[in-house]
Amino acid sequence: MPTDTKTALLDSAERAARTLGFDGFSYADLAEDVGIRKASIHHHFPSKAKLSVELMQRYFDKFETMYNEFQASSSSGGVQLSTVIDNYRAGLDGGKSLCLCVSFTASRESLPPEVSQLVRRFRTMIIGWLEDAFRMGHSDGTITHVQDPTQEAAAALSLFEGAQLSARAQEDIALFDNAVLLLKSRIIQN
Amino acid sequence: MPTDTKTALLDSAERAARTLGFDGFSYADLAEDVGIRKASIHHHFPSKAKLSVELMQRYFDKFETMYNEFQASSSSGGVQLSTVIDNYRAGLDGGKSLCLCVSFTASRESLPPEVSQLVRRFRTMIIGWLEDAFRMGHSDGTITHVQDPTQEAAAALSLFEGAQLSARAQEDIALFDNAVLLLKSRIIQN
DNA sequence: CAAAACCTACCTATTGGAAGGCAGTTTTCT
DNA sequence: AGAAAACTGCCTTCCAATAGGTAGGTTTTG
Repeated sequence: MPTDTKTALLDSAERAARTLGFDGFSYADLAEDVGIRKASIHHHFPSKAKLSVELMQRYFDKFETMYNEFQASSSSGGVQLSTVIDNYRAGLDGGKSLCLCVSFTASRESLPPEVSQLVRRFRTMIIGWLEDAFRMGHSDGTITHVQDPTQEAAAALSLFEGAQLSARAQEDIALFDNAVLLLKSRIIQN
Repeated sequence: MPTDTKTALLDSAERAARTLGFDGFSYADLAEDVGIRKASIHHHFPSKAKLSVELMQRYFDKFETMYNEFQASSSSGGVQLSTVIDNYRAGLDGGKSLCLCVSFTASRESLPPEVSQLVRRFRTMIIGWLEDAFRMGHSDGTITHVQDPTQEAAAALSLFEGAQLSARAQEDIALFDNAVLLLKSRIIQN
């Protein structure tokens, strides 16, 4: 199938939200990008608020599936943590784009409460995975100096999101790498 | 003096930028907040772009002065680091507000290049201080497990900014505390 | 007095959105 | 099977509200 319009709109909106912020793009931008009339977008998404909800929902589902599949493969804690880091890194697009979760946290006040709730659920989910990774890494010896996995997980998520901002501030992915270097050095490669 | 209008406008704009994002407030908002007509703002700031520059410049200057004075007092590395953390924490306003640097990084595309440059200089400045703090803390023994101060500084700044986002996502300052707990536990209190 | 500060009155472009039409497909009823 | 009804996807047209900004006049103040 030749990419249905609704998906194309979601893709375009996600790109826009992650590079320009939720307040930084308009229906007109999406319309031009997708090649449809502005008013036609309302057929798929009656309001920008609804669009934001579907956007965040899709994002949540995507990562939930992805990580679930990955976690089922049950590799070492170190590999799990590495994968999360690489994932955040890949989402950066060289410092041009932010994680949707970060972008929506910044634009919180312009978004419906449903989105904020989804963002919270998203963060809780990621922290859960990180916690598992640290716990596993502690017992299988693939992550060094693990004290409290819960604390480590909270710190790690903040580190990743902050590292994204660092990279974006200078549009240089090296700054992301720099920020996560210390954490990465605690992962034992085998 | 009864707070001059220009300062009142800058204050209002800073508050708005940090809570709503740069694209999330308008001259109309500022006008109502300060008690002035919308068009009168242009007398002080000919354009929103110019306003953003002055805003970031003032922010930069304020922190430069603050940290310079503080650094001159030359306390231990641990105290210096603690102070930076407390500073970021205080700027959070319980999770409602972001650091202007974070907010402007997110809204990068809507801002003039001068602002992006100031943001970069701001970040470089903070990293410099953190580096000094880690270096000092390493030699005076008030921060444990310091490996490479440069790497530590980059990671710490990302951690602080990410921790702010965490707190904002849930409007709960406890999430900031949680994220920086591990780092804080490395500071030796005396 | 002159400059600074602020005003009213506009302006243009853009914002998200409403209303209704229309071709093509699918479903339902007889 | 064939007509009628309903739905889908997109369109054009229109709209009120808001965006940032300009022009020029009036008030305030050093």
